[in-house]
Amino acid sequence: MITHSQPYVRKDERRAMIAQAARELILENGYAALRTRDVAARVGINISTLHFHVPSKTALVALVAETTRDSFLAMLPPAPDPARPARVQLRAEAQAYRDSLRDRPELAACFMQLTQTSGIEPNVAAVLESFTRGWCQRYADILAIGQAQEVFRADLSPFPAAIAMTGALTAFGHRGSNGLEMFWPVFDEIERGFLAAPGKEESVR
Amino acid sequence: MITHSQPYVRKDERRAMIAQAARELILENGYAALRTRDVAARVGINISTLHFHVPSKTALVALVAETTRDSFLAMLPPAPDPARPARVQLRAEAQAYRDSLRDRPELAACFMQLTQTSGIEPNVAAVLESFTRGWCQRYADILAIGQAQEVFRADLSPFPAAIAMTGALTAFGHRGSNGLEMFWPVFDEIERGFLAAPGKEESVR
DNA sequence: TTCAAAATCAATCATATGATTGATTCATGA
DNA sequence: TCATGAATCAATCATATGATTGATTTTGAA
Repeated sequence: MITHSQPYVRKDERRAMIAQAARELILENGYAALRTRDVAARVGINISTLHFHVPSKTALVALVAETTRDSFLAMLPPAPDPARPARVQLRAEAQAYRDSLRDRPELAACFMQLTQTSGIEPNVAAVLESFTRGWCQRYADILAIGQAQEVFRADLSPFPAAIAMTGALTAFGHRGSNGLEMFWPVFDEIERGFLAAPGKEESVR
Repeated sequence: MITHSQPYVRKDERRAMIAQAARELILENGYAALRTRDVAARVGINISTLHFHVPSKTALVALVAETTRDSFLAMLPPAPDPARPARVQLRAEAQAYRDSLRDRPELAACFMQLTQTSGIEPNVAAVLESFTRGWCQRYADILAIGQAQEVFRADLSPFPAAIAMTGALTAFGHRGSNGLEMFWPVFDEIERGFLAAPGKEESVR
């Protein structure tokens, strides 16, 4: 018989292990191929043990959504601050996201794939949408701060601009996307479009 | 007994009906919930008739990918033309995509969802990726044309800019996205960032 | 040490799901 | 007309899959 690598783990920790295994499987095979048996096997527990900790597949998906959101939130830089340079904050925001793509690729992948369930799992959709809205709002806030600092164009519309930035960066979270080598070129290009025309009494940085 | 609404249809037409039904179901329930039985039921045919026309689920997914690509290609405006105004061409490109989101929402939805199967269906991934690359290239070409016409910034990098534009617009193809009311504000905001500084002799070196 | 609660497992159930088989119905050219 | 192939269907198979049941092992407080 197989010796369990992690026997008799506390419920909270076991649930975290289950969520992580599910995220990895979603990253590797896609949400459509997610099977409760495969999750249990990756954790190294019996299928009924999985059901003891997470009662149903619906609950598993909800758990994955919530913990993915929490992991993303934990990686965010400090909240937008009118007292700090906007370009520094904007770049820090993008850097945190890029780091997550490099270090925790399963997070963005799960985020993408769980949108598949939007039509049939409203609670999951709510988790994802509220995070997306909050994430976009951070960019909008930074852009507005940058306008006050006269770093960004006065005619910039922060919210559409934030949707554009987050939408463009989100494309790098897809599985089929060609790596991250275009991440900063794309960011730089968008940011350049946001900058105020140089030459006045403006002070960069 | 149920009277069949479409009895004895030719193979090509039947395959087109099957592909369309599959697309609609993917739009409604997500790729993960796609079942061959449901596709057959929506077409109004027996499950074995579906297998007669499309031998396996893998073949069905490939069919959906190819016909979705073809439908998208059919909606594209004329190819980029150095002789025509770049901003007009750029807007026409976005307009065609926006029209597709309004009139054929299942196309973008399928594109999204099938992209997520990249890891396990390489042939499908190839179809989608080649289209994505071609689509992005059209934007890059238009942007380069616009630079030659001195409509867009001389320091614009067409390819990163094209990735940014297509990535931002792609976000509107998601199911959970908040409708299309922000489509043109987002497009306008990005385009504004691409424009050359207005008329006054901005070539101050 | 004891024992109740927590955690785990083997076995199994009920249904879902992709696919097949063989008969049947329709279309069409000779 | 009628023979042939194309298209369709009812019935069924083999396996996958989410979930349950009841027994077993471990933990930790008294």
